[in-house]
Amino acid sequence: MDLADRKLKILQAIIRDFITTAEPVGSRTIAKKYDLGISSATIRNEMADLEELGYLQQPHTSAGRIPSDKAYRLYVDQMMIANKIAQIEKNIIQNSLLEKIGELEQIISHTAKILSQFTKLTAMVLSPQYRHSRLKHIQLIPMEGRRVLIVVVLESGVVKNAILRLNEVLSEENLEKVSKMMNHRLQGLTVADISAGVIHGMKNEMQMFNSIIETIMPMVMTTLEEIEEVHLYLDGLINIFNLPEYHDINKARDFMSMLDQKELIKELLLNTKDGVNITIGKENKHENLQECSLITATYKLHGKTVGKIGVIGPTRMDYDNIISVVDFMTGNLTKLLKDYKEED
Amino acid sequence: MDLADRKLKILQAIIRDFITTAEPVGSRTIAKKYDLGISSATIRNEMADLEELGYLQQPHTSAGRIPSDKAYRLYVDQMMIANKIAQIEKNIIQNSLLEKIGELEQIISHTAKILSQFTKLTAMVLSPQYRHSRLKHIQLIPMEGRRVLIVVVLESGVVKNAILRLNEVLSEENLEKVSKMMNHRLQGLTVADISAGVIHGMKNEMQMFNSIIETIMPMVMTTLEEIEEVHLYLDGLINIFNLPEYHDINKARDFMSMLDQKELIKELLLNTKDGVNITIGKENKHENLQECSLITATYKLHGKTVGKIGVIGPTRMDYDNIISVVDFMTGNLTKLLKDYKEED
DNA sequence: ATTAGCACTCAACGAGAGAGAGTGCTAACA
DNA sequence: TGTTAGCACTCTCTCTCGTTGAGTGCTAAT
Repeated sequence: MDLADRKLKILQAIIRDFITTAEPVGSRTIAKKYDLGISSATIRNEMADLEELGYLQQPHTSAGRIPSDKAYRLYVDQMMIANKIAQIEKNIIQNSLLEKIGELEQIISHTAKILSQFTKLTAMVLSPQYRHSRLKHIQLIPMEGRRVLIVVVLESGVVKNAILRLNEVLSEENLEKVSKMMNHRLQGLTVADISAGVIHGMKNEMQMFNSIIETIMPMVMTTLEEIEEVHLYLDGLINIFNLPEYHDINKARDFMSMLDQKELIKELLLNTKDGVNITIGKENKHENLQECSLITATYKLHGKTVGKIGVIGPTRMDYDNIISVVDFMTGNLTKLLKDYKEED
Repeated sequence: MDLADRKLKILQAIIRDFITTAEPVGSRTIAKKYDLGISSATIRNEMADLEELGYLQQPHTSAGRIPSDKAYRLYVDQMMIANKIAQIEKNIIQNSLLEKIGELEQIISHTAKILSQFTKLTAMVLSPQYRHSRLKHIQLIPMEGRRVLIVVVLESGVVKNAILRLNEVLSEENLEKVSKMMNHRLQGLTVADISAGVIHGMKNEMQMFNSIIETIMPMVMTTLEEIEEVHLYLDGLINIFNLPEYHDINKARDFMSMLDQKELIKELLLNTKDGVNITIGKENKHENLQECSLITATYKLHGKTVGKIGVIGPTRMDYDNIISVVDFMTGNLTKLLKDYKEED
């Protein structure tokens, strides 16, 4: 499967050229622009070989050649220079990220924005996946009338709250009691653990507050379920308008429609392995992605819970650069979240 | 300024035709399709008059005519039939809205989705504007170590929380004390009211907890400020791909870029008057909107706080229908939020 | 006042010519 | 035997130009 050194060099030159120009590459272009020390005729012969081997394709007889998915795969696996981003660029990214420290979701959406700015492609970021979050603390706070503010804190540090209206007025004292009991019974449980049995046990312990327990528990369950849901942030959708492959309105529409199917994209991202993933063209199972490449990576929060970030663009993308940026951004995001959440 | 009845009828026919076909309308088309009982030659004469009066435009000599902004304005003000939506459609909208009851922000974003679906245009929804929200309740809840969960409740019913790390460990008892004092001092204040003097007063009252007050207060301020921020939800961006006016990739790009400037859109929506607003073409001050029309409306929450919903599309839009849908949706949303927030 | 008729205008479409980029093949060369 | 110069060939792209057709404005008849 090893290609002769010269073939590799030619292929590399073609890929590089096509990535920047988006035009089929001819033998003369290679001979002139890239100093390989061989004539265009020789390159022509090699190109014919490379086409036979499946690395190149010809849109039509009298056109130059374009790389196939197979060629990009070879490029990414063997020919790419691990393009370390310049320190200056690193600083810029870092500073942009730090610029908007706020709530977690704000950081995430801002990450998507920066990622799309630096790759000039469409960025996707998935919020952390709190699978099987355990309950850490429930607090009931009396408000006016029969209203109660309920605050649910999870081990992962996420807090949610809601205002409930009870069927009866409850003294602050009694509310405290119920609160204590609930904490005792529910601490450490996940949504899956909270069976009818558990609720039954609670009711037995405090028979006089049955109706209150019945009002509060669904809210607790919903909260746990809501937190397990991941959110998808997209940015830089309009970047594709600058790419010649999307100058056809139908292509642009199809691309946007695909990204509109958020559930599909979520699944796509969730099904990637840890670390940096590169999926090129037809390697994607989904039909509308066959002309796209995906670069995804995993960031961490609390060691356990993870989120995904990724970039999507045409197979003709600047892999060196984009992979570096995605890689650097995940590292940075992980670090940022660590500082942010685990201050002591 | 009154146009002869016949001129009005012809103009109406031209507008209706152009709205559905997007093609310049010729005199013969009007004579054939719309039963006005006059010949195409007569219509031709009238059309020449209408052009002179500024209601029609000719892309080029041998083409039909298209309505001007002035014509649409006349249409909207005088010729439109208040197209009551069919009960069936009302039911569908109502059911779709009820389908996703959840948190406020969820309802809002879902509203945007439905609005874009029913208008086949791009929908914009602004979350309620809690201007000058007053503080109602602050609660400090001890967590492990030096961490404290702080919950801020506003009069408008919004709740926010965050986890803070204090500089020292505080007993539950002391935390309670600080909490009580803060409630007493801050209740009913807005972010503008909380001056250095107020904070100074708090510090004087409880000198031993100065550093704690200093840690907590910025968070309270931030919370108040954050809540005052409105959020913009867009949906149906890809709908414009189905409109012939955006088959040109540059037009589509410009449109999307404009909607990408969220701050601009927010301002645009905030600057509308109460009730239904219609802005046609050049009536819009913003340059990129000169070929678009905007239909916006106001929904209410708690009587006072308000949010905006709107639709944006080409000046050639089905005003009758879209205005009805926007109008119906605001009414519905206001009602839905009333049921949702003020249950007792 | 309305309408039929007609000359005129102009975008849109399609055919055809020419240019240009690129190829594959052949023959000469080191 | 591998490399290269040369050349005929292919095919897209662009430009031009005539044709078509929709639509107009004007005039003269009703």
